[in-house]
Amino acid sequence: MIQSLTGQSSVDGRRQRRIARRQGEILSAAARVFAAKSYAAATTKDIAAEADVAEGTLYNYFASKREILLAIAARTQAPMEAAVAEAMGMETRAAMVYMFEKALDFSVASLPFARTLVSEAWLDDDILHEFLLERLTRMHSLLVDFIRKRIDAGAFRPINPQVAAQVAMGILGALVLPVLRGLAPIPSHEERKALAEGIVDVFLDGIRTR
Amino acid sequence: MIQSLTGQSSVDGRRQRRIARRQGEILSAAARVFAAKSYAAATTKDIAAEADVAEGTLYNYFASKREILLAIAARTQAPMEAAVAEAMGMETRAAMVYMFEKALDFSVASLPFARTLVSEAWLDDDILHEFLLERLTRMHSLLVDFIRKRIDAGAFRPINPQVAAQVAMGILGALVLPVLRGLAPIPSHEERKALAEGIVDVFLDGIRTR
Amino acid sequence: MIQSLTGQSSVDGRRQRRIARRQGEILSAAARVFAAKSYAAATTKDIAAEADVAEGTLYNYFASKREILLAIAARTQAPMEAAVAEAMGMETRAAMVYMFEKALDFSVASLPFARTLVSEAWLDDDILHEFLLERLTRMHSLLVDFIRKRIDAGAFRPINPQVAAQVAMGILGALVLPVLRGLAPIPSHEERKALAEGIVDVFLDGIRTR
Amino acid sequence: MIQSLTGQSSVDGRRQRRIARRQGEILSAAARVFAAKSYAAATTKDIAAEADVAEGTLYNYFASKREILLAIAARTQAPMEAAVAEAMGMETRAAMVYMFEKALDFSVASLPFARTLVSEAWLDDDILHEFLLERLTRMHSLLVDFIRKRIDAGAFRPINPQVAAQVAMGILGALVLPVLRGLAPIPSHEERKALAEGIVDVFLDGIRTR
DNA sequence: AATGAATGAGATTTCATTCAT
DNA sequence: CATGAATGAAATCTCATTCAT
Repeated sequence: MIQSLTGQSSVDGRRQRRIARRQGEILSAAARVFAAKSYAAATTKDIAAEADVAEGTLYNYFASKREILLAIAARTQAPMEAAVAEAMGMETRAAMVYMFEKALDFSVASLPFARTLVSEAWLDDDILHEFLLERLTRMHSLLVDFIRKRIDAGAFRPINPQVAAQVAMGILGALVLPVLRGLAPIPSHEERKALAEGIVDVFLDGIRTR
Repeated sequence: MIQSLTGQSSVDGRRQRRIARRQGEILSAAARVFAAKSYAAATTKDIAAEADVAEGTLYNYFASKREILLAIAARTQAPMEAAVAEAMGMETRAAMVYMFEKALDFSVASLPFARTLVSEAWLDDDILHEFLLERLTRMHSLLVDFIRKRIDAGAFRPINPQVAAQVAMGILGALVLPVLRGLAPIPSHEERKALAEGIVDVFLDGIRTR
Repeated sequence: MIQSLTGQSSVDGRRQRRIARRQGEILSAAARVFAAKSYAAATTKDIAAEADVAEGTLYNYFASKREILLAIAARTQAPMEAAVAEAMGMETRAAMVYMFEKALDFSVASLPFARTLVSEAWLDDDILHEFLLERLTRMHSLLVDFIRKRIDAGAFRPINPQVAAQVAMGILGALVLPVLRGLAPIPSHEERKALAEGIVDVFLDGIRTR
Repeated sequence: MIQSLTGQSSVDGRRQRRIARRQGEILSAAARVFAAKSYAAATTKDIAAEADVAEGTLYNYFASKREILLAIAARTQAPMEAAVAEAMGMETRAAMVYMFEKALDFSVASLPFARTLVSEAWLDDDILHEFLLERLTRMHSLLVDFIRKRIDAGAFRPINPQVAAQVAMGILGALVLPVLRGLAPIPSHEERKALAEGIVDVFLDGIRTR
C-alpha cells in the first residue's frame, strides 16, 4: 500500500515535473515570439513552431493564447523589488547604486519576458494592474520609505518624497526602456555599474554647481 | 471672368477644406479608438463607427488602416521640441521649469494621439524611427547642448552631459507616461506648474543635504 | 410652328448627337481599358478616368458596367462578314485571299474592341451568343455556300463543305488570335497580304507533293 | 524495429496520400467552378462549397486563390505534345491523323481543366507564358520539324514550314476550342477519328480539284 | 498526451452604384 | 447634366480553437 502510494506519488511527481517542464518550454518559446512580433501579431502557429510542438498541444497546457501571456507575466520574477528591499538597509550612496545596477541586470537577464510585459501592459489593463503596476507601486513605496528615512536622518534635503521617488523611477525607466526596446545595446556588467554610479551621482547632488 | 475664376478657386478651396475636415474627423476618431483598444485590436469597423461614416468611406481618404496610423503620427506636432528650443535661451532654472511644463501641457492637449503614438512605437519600427525617435533624439541633443553650455559657463557641475540629458528625459517620461496611460489623473494647469518646479528642483540640486 | 418644330428637332438632333458622341467616347475609352485589363479587372473608376469624366457620368449614359460591355459588342461592326459576303462573287483564289486579308485588317483596325469581345465571349454566354457566335455562324454558312458552289462547279474536290469551312475558320483564327492577344506583332499591310496568300495557297492545294 | 520503421513510413505515406488526395479534390472542384464561372467570377466560397470543405480549409492546402489556378495549370499534363512527338516517327498521313486525334482526345478528357487554362491564358500573362505558350511553341517547333523533314524527302511541296505549322495548329484550334467552350458537343471516339481524317485530308491535298 | 486538419467568425479592402449638390 | 463622396455588400484571407485519430 505504502509502496503503491509511493509509487503513485513518484509517478505523480514525475508527471507534475514533466508538465511543469513542458509548460516552461512553451512559455519561454512564447516569450521569444511575443518579444519578436508582439502579442497581437504572434500566432499560435508561431508559438507552437518555436516550442517544437503541435498547435493543439498548446491547449493541453494552457486554455488560450491569452493564458499563455498571463502565465508569462506571472512567471516574471520580481528581482527589482528584491533589489530595492535589499538596498533599504544599506548606506545611502552604495545602496542606490546597487539598486539601479540590479534593475539593469534584471532587464538584461529576462529581456524577452520583460519586453513582452511592458508592451502588453501598455495595451492591456489586466496585465498592467495585475503584474506591472503592482510591482511599480510596491517599488515606489519602498523608495518613498527609503527617502523619507534619510530625510528624517538628515541625509537628504526635506524634499517631497513622492516626487523624488517618481523621479528616481523615471531615471531608471530612461535606462531600461531603450534596452528593452532594442534601441540601446545591451550594456556589459561594467557599463551597467558605471551607468548606475553616474545616475545616482546626479540624483543625489543635482547638476548645479555649488 | 474674375468672378468665374474666383468662383472656381473658391469651389476648389471649399473642396480642399471639406476633404481636410473629413480627414481630420476620421483621424481624431481613429486616434480615440486606437487609444482605447490599441492599433492592432481596433477594427476598421470600429473606426468607421466612431467617425460615423461607412467603412468604405475610410478608404476614400486613406489607402489603408496603416496609413491612418501614419497620418496620426505625422499630425502630432512637435511642441515638445519647440519648448526645449525656446528654453535654450532662457535663464537656467526658469528655462527648465518652462520646458517640463510645456511637455506636460502637450501631453495633456493631444492625449489620444500621443497615447497611440507611444503604443505603436513600442511595436513598430517604422513608427518608432520615423516619428518618435527622431523627435526624442532631437530633444536629447538640444538638452545636451543646453547642459554643456551651462557647464562651460560654470553654472552646472562638470557632469557627463549625455547622461544628464538622459536623466532629464527619464524624469520627463516618468511624469508623462502615467498620464498617457491613463493612470495618473490629467493634472490641472497649476498642478503641472508645481510638478515641473519640484522636478527641476531635484534635477538641479539633487536630494542630498549639503 | 414649323419653326418651333424645326427648332425643336434641331435642338433634339444636336442633343442626340451630343449624347451619341459622348457615348462613343465612353465606349472607346472602356474598350481600351477592357483590352488592357480585362472586363473583370477594369473598374468604373478606370473607365471614367480614361474617358475623362466623373464616375457618376457613366451612369447617365449606361445603366451599368455590363451595359457598357454589351454596347461595345454591339458596336463592333461586322466587316468580316462583309468581306466574306463580298468574296462570294469573286473568282476563287483572289476571293479567298481577299477574305483573309480583310479579316486581318479588321482585327488590326479595331484591336481593343475585338480583344475585349473575344475575351468576354469565352466567359460570358450572352456575349458569346448574341455577338460573336451569331457572326461566326453566319461566316461559317457563307463559307459553306462558297465552298459548295465551287464543288458543284468542279473547282473544288468533293469534300465535306462543313469541315472545310471549319478548317478555313481555324486557319483564320490561328492568324488573328495571336495578334489580338498581343503575342504576334501587328502585321503591316504588306505582311497581311503575304500571309493571306500563303494560307490560301495551303488551303487550296494542301501541302503534299503531287 | 523494422515494424516500427515501416509503421512510421507507412503513416507518413498515408499522410502524404491524404494530403495529395485532398489537394486533388480541391483542384478538380476548383476547375469545375472556374470552368463554369471563370476564375475571376468564381469565389473561394464557391470553390469551398463545391469541394465540400470550409473556406479556411482551402488555405491549408493552397496559399491563395491564384495558387489554386496555377496548380490546375501545372497539373494539366501535356499529352498533346506527347502525341505530336510520337507522330514524328510515323508515316505521313497516319501520323497526322493520329496527332489530331490525340489532341481531340486530350481536350475531351481534361475538359474543365483545359477550359480554365485557355480562359485565364487569354487574360493573364503568367499563365499564358508559363503554361500555354511554352506548350504551343514546343508543339509548333515539332510540327515545323515534321514538315521540313517531309519536304526534304520530297513528300511535301516546298512550302514555308512555319506558315504550314501555324495553319495546322489553327485547324486543330478550330476543332478544340468549340468543344472547350461548350459549343460543340463532345464528340465520340469514332467522331473524333473521322474528324481527324477529314482535316488531314484537307491539310495534305487542299480542297482544289486537280 | 500529442497531433494537425478542419473550422468559421471576423478582419481588411474593393468597387459598382446612388444621390445630394 | 456633371460631379464625386458615400455607401455597403461581397471578396479574399487569417487564425484561435476544437476534435477525431
